[in-house]
Amino acid sequence: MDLEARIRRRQRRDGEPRLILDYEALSPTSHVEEPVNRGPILERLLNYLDPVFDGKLPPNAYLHGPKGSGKSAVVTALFTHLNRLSTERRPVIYTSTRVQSPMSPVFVYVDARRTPSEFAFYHAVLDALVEERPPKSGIGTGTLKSRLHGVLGGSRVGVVVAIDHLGEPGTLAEEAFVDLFAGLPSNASWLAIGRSPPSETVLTTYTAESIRMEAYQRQILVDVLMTRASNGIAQRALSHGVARDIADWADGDAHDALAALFGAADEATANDRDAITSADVDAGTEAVPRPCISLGRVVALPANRQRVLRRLLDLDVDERSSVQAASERISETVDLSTATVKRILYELSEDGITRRVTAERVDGKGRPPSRLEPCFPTAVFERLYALNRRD
DNA sequence: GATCCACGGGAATACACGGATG
DNA sequence: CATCCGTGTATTCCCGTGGATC
Repeated sequence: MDLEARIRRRQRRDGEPRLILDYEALSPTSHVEEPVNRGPILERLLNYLDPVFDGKLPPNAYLHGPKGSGKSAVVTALFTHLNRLSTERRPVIYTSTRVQSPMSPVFVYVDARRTPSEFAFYHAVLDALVEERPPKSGIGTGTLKSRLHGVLGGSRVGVVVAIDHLGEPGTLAEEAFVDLFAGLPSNASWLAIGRSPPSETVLTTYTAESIRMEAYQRQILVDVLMTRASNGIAQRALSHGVARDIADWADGDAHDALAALFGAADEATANDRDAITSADVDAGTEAVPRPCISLGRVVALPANRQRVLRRLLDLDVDERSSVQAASERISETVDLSTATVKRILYELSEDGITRRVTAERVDGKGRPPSRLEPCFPTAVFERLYALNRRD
């Protein structure tokens, strides 16, 4: 963080002692520029990317590892730096090389969560490559694709596309993306990122390398928490011991750990404390269901879905005890019909955003209803939702 | 006028249960 | 006893429509 940001944060305090300085810095959906303690994995990725430094494209690759192991964090940081570096050194290369000036490829990071359709995917890649933003509608998928061909085909400089969160529910399937790439010019490589190892066919047909990441070790996760805390909350508000408790609870999952820390900090603030206590941690972990899906999936949902989810959290137990009842209540405060809310609720649970728990038979008639339970960090979602002031 | 995508709405299907039937 | 049937819900599936954008 730069000095100006530090000063601005102090200014915001308005004389009030404030525990939380920057929600964004704590959020499990944001990543830091310098990943903490990731030397070995960065080396492996740089080995894979090595051809880049000779002006060549690396082969396709597949990075996989459990949720919260830092896959997105590492790749976004790496790509940001690589792009920065290659633009900086371009003039130098021109003067220092022989026949052909090795130009670096462009590094594009695409989140599959935000590109659920073929159109959206091509749009995202093209958008990263050209100055002017391509139109979001009124233009066919085929047109978009041929423009992409035009841009890539006419350039010696290739592109490396990292496609993150591959294979998650609600996104295009692994094979679908492989097909999309098959339609691109040959100077495009991909780095796929997903939880599970690549399928055998994808690996053998398209991938030269499969790179595995392991979950965070306890001590490193503590470091991650302390680093985030130093950016996001007041000094000394997070003790080492408390951070260790959170790390133990999270069991190597940085996403869950950060979500719990976020919730704990929020709870401490609500109670007017200037440091996070273990009671706050209890409240923080309480608001992180386990298993917990990535908050990134929730905030990538269309606005109306998020609105429905937000309302769902406001319902009390018996209003939430059936999809029917919940739909009726929610449609009162959201500008959608009951039928649509119901369909959305079913779709959300189908995608694992919520979980349906069927009631054990009580009143006899018909198929028993299901209660809806959130599978994402509720406190963090509520806070971020409020900050964005969607309504 | 073209295009994408979220919405609406409803039809089709699945499920739970109790009672009837063979 | 095993199976089928009717009733009432829950859940899934599908597709046309319209808003937004260019």
